[in-house]
Amino acid sequence: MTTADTSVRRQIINTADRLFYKQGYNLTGINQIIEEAGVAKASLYYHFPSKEDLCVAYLKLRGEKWSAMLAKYIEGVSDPREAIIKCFECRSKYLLQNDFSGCSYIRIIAEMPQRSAKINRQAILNKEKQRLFFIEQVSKLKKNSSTVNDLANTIFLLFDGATVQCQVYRELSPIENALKALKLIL
Amino acid sequence: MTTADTSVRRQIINTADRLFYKQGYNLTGINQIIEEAGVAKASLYYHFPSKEDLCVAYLKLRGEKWSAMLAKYIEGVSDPREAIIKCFECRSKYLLQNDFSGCSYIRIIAEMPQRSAKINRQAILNKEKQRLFFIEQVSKLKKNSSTVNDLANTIFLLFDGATVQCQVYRELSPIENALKALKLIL
DNA sequence: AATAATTCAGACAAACTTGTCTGACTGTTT
DNA sequence: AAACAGTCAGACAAGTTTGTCTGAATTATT
Repeated sequence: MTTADTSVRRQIINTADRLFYKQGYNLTGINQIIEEAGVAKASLYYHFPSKEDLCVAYLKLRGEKWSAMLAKYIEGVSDPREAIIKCFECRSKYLLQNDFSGCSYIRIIAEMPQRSAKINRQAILNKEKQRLFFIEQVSKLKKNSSTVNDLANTIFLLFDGATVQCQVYRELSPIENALKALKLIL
Repeated sequence: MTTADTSVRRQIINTADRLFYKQGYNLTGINQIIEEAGVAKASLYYHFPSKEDLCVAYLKLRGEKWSAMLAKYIEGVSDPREAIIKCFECRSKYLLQNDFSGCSYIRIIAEMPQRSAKINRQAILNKEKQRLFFIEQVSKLKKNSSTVNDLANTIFLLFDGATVQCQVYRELSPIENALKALKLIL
């Protein structure tokens, strides 16, 4: 029996999620997490062997939150063109809700150049899931050609470019720029 | 008389530049900088009142280095289309030379969500200089229309998207993807 | 020659970092 | 009844962080 989903565990991961995303991984200490989560230090290390493992859980949770938000946002949308555009609009909403904190996967990698293998794996896993979404939508759009991947990758570049620029400028205009570009190339 | 450009000062800023970019700002301590620079701690604080000021100088230097590298790369190129493509190829070379450390301005902002005003100003200044380059090139391309900014912004999104994806994946394929997209939209 | 600016080595402060450990206290399962 | 899983508070270790300060030595300027 491993890692029971107790309320203490949930409290820890939720607090870590909030603080890592808002303040950054390196600027968030274990002590702050346990204090704000209202749990004992031994409880944290009971559930997560190290801060690194907590980070992996954080990335996983962020990925699930994004997927859930996106799924809800494109619920019932059958037109792939519209789904892609809605994905960008969803990003806009996400950034507004999260104080323009950008993409958690990109940020973790920006913060930790040494890159523990575990963290690296999870971050890239999450990013590949994003790419897959665009590939699926573009596939529906044009079943034939070999340009599916190319178009999906272009959209993916616009997506990440817009996300980081919104983070830097603390405004949504880069997503609007991306939407303009999208409407031209789709 | 302010901030004479002594060799000690240069040694400090060069070492800080190297370490901040390679290891990240938060993971690089003052002590490591003075040790590797071979200077006394008092000398560092003589030239830079705080780590924050050193960070601003670092961003400025990074901006100058990139501008110089780009200028040399597109020397003698008159075709704006070619200049833009060369800019992306230059980025590719830059990332290879710098161990895929991404964009220093984006990274600093990713690392410091609280954002000191000084650092924020310098980072955005540098990014606006990048945008201006694309605007200038696109202006040469199409003098007439009101779509100059839109096209430049699209290219800028591809540029940042490719830069961060290269950082995440530690490979150059995102830039190749961007180049494919560029050749279609230019 | 006298004054200024610059640099040195390193101690020190006060705070923070991750992680371990003690010892006790619940509740549940066997 | 015994064992186990989970949680608690907090001390502790060993190290790091930024920044200040002392006091002396070197270099440059006037």
